[in-house]
Amino acid sequence: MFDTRTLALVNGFSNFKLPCISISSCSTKPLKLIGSKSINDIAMNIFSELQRCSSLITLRKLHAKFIAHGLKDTGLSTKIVVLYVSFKRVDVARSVFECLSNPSSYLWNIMVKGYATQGLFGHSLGLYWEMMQKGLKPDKYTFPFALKSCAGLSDLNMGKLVHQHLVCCGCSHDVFVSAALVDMYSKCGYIEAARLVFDKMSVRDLVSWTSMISGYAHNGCNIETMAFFNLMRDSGTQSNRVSILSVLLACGNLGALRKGEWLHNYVIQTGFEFDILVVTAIMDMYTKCGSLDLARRLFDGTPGKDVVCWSAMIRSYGIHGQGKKSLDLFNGMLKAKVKPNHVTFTCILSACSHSGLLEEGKKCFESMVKDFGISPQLNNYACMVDLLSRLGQLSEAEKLIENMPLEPDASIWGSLLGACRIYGNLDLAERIADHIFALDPSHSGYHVLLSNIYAAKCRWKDVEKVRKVMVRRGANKVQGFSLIEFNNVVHKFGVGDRSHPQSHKINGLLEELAAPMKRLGYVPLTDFVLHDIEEEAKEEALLYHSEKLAIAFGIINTPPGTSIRVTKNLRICGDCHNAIKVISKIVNRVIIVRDMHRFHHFEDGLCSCGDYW
DNA sequence: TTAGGGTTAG
Repeated sequence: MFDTRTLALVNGFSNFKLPCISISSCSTKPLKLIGSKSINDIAMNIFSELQRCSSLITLRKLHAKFIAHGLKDTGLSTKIVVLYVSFKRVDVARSVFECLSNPSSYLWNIMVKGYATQGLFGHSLGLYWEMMQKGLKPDKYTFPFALKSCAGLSDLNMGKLVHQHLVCCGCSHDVFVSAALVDMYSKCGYIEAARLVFDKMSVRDLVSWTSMISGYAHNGCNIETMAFFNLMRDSGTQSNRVSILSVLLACGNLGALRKGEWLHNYVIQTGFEFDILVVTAIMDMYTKCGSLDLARRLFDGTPGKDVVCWSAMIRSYGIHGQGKKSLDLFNGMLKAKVKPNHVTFTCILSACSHSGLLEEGKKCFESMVKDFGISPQLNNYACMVDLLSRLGQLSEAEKLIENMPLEPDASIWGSLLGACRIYGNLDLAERIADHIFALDPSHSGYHVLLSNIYAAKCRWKDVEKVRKVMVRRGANKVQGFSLIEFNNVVHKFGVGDRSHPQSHKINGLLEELAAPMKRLGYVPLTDFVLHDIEEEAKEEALLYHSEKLAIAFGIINTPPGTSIRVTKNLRICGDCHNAIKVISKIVNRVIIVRDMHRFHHFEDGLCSCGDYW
């Protein structure tokens, strides 16, 4: 049976008992007929006008009439509440609702829904609780919105509690409720529970499939997203824009260009090619797969571009290190009379940062408030800190953090720590590390960064100390891996990975390349090996980094002259950056590497980032 | 009366 067993699994209980909740029914109150015929006529007249009401102004007039004639607590109230909610005035709807002596379950549902759809999740759940306390039985119309609110708050505990309630109320087989459960668990990051609920569904409609696919995509389960998209199509369920958006996101994350091109074609066949959301997602996919040209071609051919579409294209140039083009596009956006938002400025400031455009970045940052009335948010400050610190203006960056009107988070200090590694500033690094670890003690990346800084100065005792602190704090180092698509399959390599069937050939090629690489001036950067081991062993450890393995796989399996595209989950390592430059020259290939922050296009011994990254 | 969605720093 689905109900209690799934719930027990989700909650990690071996035995699960249904909680007792008191439930009583409540019927919809009919329109109260008031003794005088004229009042009744007025009520009927208002009711028929409410039926036709299509604007907030008309509703306000009818509401005033309703109050003037003392018609409160009648069936008219229900209609007025519903209309206020539909006009997104849930606050006014609440005031009418509060005047009712015994609102129906239907109206409670409308209010729970009203708050949830307005993003007022706490209010929505507050009403949900109140409803339960009054002994009203939530039903299949209540639970999807109560669950949506739990998802909106990422409140897994509350979500589990609502799951228990809906099992008690006999709603666990409802297809809408189940889809909302899948969505709630995946938005709370508990994708395994989402899958358990999905697997137990006896009937799966389009929304249940898309909830699961979107859940996988937004939890970074890219392979599963693609697999589920195929399973959905195999089951005979027609895909829609939401499932297409999810699969495009996963495809971009994997850097799977061939699959992405197939999806673009699929979008054209299924008639979504003029949907601006889908177009933006395709552009983003092409960008992430390293094909800026295809993204731009699509952008140019799209009419009615909105702020999101423009911002996405601005970001595309930014992460490919073409900051000047981002700025040109920003001007084009203003000429097209599309108003930027704070995300647009995040994209443009980040683009300036990747290209080292200090003055341009400063101007944009100032014009946010001055010309557009947009107050900079944390992300915008983070970009400015990154821009300054990457250019070596560490004290100015520190000043900006100390004087910003918002509370800086660990990641803003983290940008400065990244620059301390580039400029070897150990004093500042040690000073700001305290801020960082106070704000985010278990972030593995900052520990690794600090450890890197010590390692570069051969402070091995401190490297060891940081490692011990990491273990104590449970900050596990994220394992690096690189992906490469070949023949519609994405191949994954970890550092020193020997599990691939072609491992022998791959390692052989890297060993073969070592001598010509050295002849072209490549010197292994052993600073990037974080262990106090012999230099020779360090060089060998560097040779089998995941990005080098993936590139060697690409060289072996693709025809001479074709580009090689690799995606890495962490930042590219400095030694690999040097190595790939010379490899691109030796094998005469364009090698495009996407790391967690940006793209590097290697060609003929050079990188598009100009070694500024 | 019921659901799922495109761009956001490092």
